[in-house]
Amino acid sequence: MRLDIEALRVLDVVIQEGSFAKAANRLHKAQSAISYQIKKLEDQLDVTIFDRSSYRAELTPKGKALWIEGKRLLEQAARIEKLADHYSEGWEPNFDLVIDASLPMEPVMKAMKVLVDREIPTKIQVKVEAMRGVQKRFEQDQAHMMLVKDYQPGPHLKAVPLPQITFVLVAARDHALASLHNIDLNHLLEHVELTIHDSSETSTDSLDEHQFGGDRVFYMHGFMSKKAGLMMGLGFGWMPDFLIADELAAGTLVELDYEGGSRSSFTPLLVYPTDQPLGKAGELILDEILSEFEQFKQNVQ
Amino acid sequence: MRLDIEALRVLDVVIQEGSFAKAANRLHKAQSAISYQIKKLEDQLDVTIFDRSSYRAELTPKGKALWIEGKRLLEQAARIEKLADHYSEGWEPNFDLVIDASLPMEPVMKAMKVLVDREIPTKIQVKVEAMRGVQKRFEQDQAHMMLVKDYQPGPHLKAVPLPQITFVLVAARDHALASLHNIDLNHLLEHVELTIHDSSETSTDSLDEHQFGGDRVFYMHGFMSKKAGLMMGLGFGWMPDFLIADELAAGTLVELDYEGGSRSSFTPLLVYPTDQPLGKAGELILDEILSEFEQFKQNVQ
DNA sequence: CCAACTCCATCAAATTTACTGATAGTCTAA
DNA sequence: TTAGACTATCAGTAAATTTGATGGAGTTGG
Repeated sequence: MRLDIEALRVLDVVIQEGSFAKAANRLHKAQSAISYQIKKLEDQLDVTIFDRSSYRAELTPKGKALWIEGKRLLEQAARIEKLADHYSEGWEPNFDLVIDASLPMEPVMKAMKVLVDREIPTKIQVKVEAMRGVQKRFEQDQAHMMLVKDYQPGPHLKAVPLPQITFVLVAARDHALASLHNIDLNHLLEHVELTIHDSSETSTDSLDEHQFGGDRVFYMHGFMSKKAGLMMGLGFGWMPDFLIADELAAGTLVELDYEGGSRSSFTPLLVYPTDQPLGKAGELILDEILSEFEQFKQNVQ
Repeated sequence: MRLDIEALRVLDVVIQEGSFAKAANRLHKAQSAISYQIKKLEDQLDVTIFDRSSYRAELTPKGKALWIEGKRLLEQAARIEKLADHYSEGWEPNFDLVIDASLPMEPVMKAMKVLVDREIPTKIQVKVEAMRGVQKRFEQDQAHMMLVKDYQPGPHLKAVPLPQITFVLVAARDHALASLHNIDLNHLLEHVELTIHDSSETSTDSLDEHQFGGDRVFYMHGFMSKKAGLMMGLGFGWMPDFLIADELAAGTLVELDYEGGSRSSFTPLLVYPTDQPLGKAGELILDEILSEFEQFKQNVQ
């Protein structure tokens, strides 16, 4: 027979109430049950917790030290029970969200902050991937939601559209392509293209729509470094309009006059499986991301 | 019926072993006992911990999250049992040591460091008081040991002597008293005396042996500030020789030619009650302080 | 100083909880 | 397809906890 929680609960109440009898009363138990539990605890731990030599049972220093540790255990027990309660109320234990690196992070982060501030019991994990890597990770990790530009539809996948995002094909002001007109694809391929590194291992299969497939392609690790590369005149590439609005206005980055079109718009999609209903956290995340994206779009335009 | 530790212990073993049957084997229990405990836990928490739809019982995400929290609880339970074991081995839950501020702190602190490094289970508390305040706090707090210059003997107090310490009556080089010879008490009383503030409230009764009782006495809060006051020429006062050895050698502080004697030696005493034997920590502290004081004395001389 | 009260320990009996051993149904692997 | 591994369930049993009663001891307030 080992240490059990009930005995610690009794100990705690006895100390709070000041006597075995009062504790028995508060716990709606017979006084002998309290004596039994305390005695059991003392036997188990082989420590004298109460000094019975005087009228009132007095807590010994060892008893007090054990009580303090015991309270910690009770707190942890309460935490576990509370966690289980949350689950019963419809909260998921955790929620994994995979997002496409080419999408703006700001609204996602704002949405996450709202969730964190609410101190919800669900542990949220956000994983950023690029291109094909997004859905790959979504499936591999059995994530609960993904935020993508595009996806391979499945029988149990539902997609919620977010406000449209526009990509612009740009280069630095002093880049060779900047001053040309009606550029054709071959012309483009003579120059270095900057693109985002695809974290999917099977990315050799096909090219992303925003990748031309020239000989010299520089893979960057994110849009911030891609933007830096563009600004340096390292090459040309597609950038979300909201990330380079200032530079386009200032003229430091120039929209290329590509014959295939220098703008490409798409609608980010919030995709999640329908075979299992979203929990409370999932619903909240869905709502928050939707709301934050709408706000974001408004701030940009 | 509430959450109990045993069920969490079983859960942990089941997950470690990978099946109910193996867990039963390891715990030397029937397999049905494992089923029973897990089912009980699930009923208590109202959470499906294992998914039995497939051949092997599979841990659900909620089950995993609860398991992780449960392990923390088990750790805390183990901590409590270990603590109780330590008590059974003779360790005290805590040890309060009161020391006289006029004694050198260095060897005490070194001794404490040794104890801390050993990671003993006893929580040690050191309280620094001055003069009568030392024994007062020792008695008030029912401390386990005090380190004093002098004490009021009692029926259940034992004192262990430490190496002798010497106090010197000094003033700054440019202080009026510094250049005088064969100074008498009245002469002394014309000047400001620096002394340590007595933390005992009943200190009005009598004067400490190292306090002359002149009209102008400055009470300092410790020897370091007292030394600073002496150096500034604020007044004269008694200082432990080991704290001003450098200044005496350099001549910035001067030993006064007081007719009552400019040096006063005493033997610090380690006092503790004999009605209850010292625990392991007490024995260790006794040994360490003794040893550190002997070392200290050697380093000074 | 006494009577009434509160404190806690202890005991037998009752109740609840935990476990065993057996059985059955399902799944896996050879 | 068969042997083996897996878990659920059930009845019976063992162990634990609780109750209610009792008693001794200390406290409190006339």
